[in-house]
Amino acid sequence: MGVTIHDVAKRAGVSPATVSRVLNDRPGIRAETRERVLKAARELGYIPDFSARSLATKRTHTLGFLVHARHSLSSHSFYGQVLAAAEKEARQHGYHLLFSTVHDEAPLMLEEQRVEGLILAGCDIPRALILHLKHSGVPFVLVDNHLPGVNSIVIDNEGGAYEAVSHLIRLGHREIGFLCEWMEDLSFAERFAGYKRALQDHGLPYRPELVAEGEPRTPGSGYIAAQRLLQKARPSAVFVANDLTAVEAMRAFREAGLDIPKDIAVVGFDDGDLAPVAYPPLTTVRVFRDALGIQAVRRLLYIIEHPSTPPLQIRVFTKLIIRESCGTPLHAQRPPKPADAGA
Amino acid sequence: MGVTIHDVAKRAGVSPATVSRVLNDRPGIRAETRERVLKAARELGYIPDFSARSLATKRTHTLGFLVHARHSLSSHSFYGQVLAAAEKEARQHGYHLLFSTVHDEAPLMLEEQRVEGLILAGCDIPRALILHLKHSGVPFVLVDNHLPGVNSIVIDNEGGAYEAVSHLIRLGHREIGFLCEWMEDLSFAERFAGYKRALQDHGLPYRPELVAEGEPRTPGSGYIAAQRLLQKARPSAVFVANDLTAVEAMRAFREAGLDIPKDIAVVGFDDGDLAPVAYPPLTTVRVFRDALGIQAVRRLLYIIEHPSTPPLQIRVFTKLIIRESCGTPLHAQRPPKPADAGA
DNA sequence: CTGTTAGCGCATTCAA
DNA sequence: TTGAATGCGCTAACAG
Repeated sequence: MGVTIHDVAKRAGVSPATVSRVLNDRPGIRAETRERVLKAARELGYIPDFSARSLATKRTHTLGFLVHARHSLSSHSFYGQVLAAAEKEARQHGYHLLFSTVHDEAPLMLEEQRVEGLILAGCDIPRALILHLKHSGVPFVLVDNHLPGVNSIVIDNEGGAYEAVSHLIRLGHREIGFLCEWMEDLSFAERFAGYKRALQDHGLPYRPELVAEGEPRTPGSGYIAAQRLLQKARPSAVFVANDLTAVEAMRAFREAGLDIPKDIAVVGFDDGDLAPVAYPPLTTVRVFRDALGIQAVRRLLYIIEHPSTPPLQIRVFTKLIIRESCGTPLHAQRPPKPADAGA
Repeated sequence: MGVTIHDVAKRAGVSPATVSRVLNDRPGIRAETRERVLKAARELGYIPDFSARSLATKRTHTLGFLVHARHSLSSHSFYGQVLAAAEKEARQHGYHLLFSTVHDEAPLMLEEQRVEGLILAGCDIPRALILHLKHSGVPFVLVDNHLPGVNSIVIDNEGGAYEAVSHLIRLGHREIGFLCEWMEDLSFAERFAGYKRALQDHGLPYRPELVAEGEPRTPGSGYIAAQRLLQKARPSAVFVANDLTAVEAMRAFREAGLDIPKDIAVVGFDDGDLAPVAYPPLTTVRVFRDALGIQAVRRLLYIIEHPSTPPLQIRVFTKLIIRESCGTPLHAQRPPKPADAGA
């Protein structure tokens, strides 16, 4: 422990500077010398000291990965996978990932010069922080979030929702509800937009009584949203803005005596761990978490190398995964205009 | 950007060394000087450079957090929460967390001297790696895993399982099955041991035909395990070694025409996101993920400060969370010795 | 109590 | 093509 560039130099019979050159692939080294240095380094098990190199080069080969503290709790499985994918991609480029939950102030890791750039995951990163970062010129990219003029990797929320709702329409549904935890969330708002556009494109009216929210960030929010919906209307299908909310809503539907998908079809969004094991298995929109993580790292590294590159928004498309909760075409099983079904 | 200790020194009218002393709370500084330096530092917005400090002190104030790559996939929500809790705890002690998936070789972050110690989460960390680390004297602690003579934070798998099975027995069950993905997993093996001890302590025989495994690390492993069980026996209750497997098993039971919990009671283990939204809501053993993360960090920091402290195993107890999948006492609803129920 | 000197390990001038 | 000297920003040993 502690073999330095000097040790290698001595063993190879050259100067430390030469060793440094060889190890950094600098030009102007005789092939023979090069081999000798490499051999010595290998034999000694030399590994460059990270701090020393950082100090000399001003580069840490480290990226910060930040998520909002709230997400550590519930839907962390989502960002956990993004994180894991990002780490893998970063490692392949010789980078490491410093993980942190985000707070209101500028991240310390940045000011201490620990990281060369930041990945900010989730749409509840404080706006002020993002603007501060943008202003200060630090390389960073948003994931599952966006802002004009800022680099971001986004989910095709609108398109995914559109596809999901279109599928329900194709199955014969005409009264399709929309459920979410709360509309303030950027992702949910975009999914809501996709829902409305799908209705419109298929000539169906948008009816506010088919839309319900739960309580922001409350466990069982989907359960509440579903109950609220049932008090106003009795759609034959609902599109729910995320899987967890969908599963909670299904519970409320069952308790109201409705069978899924016979009495009410359900489609979610995310396709996380939950969806395949839900009862019934949830038809949902798959979000490619790995792609989010990989693209975020690639984009960030590119920005670091090319600081003046104009900001980009990269959209990761989704895929509708059909399971059982959305049922089959309605034609055979019920009349075109159902009045009132269960309870 | 780039205000150094020299700038602060000049502004305060002292030497850089004095600034360093003040900033590091070294004794032997006149109060007045101290104030002057602090003021200058504040006014200049001075923040110490991480690399320079690390190089001089050989301390990075960084901990590595490693999980096996496999866990990034499925049960990551589990380690994600451990990670988030660990990060929070670390931050409160002025430490950062470097996240990585683990591979066979010694982690690069260690050899580059990036981290002062390691947290290894999960019981599928290569044995050879652990032994290598132990041999090389690096401070590290295992989470949800253990080995003789090695610092670890463990879940009370045996006790949690014992409590779960005892509860089923108290409810009147006499034929209780055990299901898991595979026995090779250390955690599952311990939960199995708890299952057997509970049977024994309550005077019930251990019957191998009531035990079934699925396929290692296969999606739907619990489904398979449940099917295998049903071909051999028809217990009135099952204890399943983790929630995901339990939920999959419940699906198989339902498809076999069994009602949960009426025909078969189910208890899981983990109490992750899945349990409360499962159908029916899953009775399970809660694992306190936050505690695992917090204790891991505290223990690791202690080891770093006191290298010769003898290794410890810290056991985090569990808590049985009763929901609906385990049902109510049997007395009222069925005869003491049921022969064969559904099918 | 405080300033001066000397590295930490590496990369990068400038000479040779 | 290579070596010697210098500095990155900070801490620590030694004076004073």
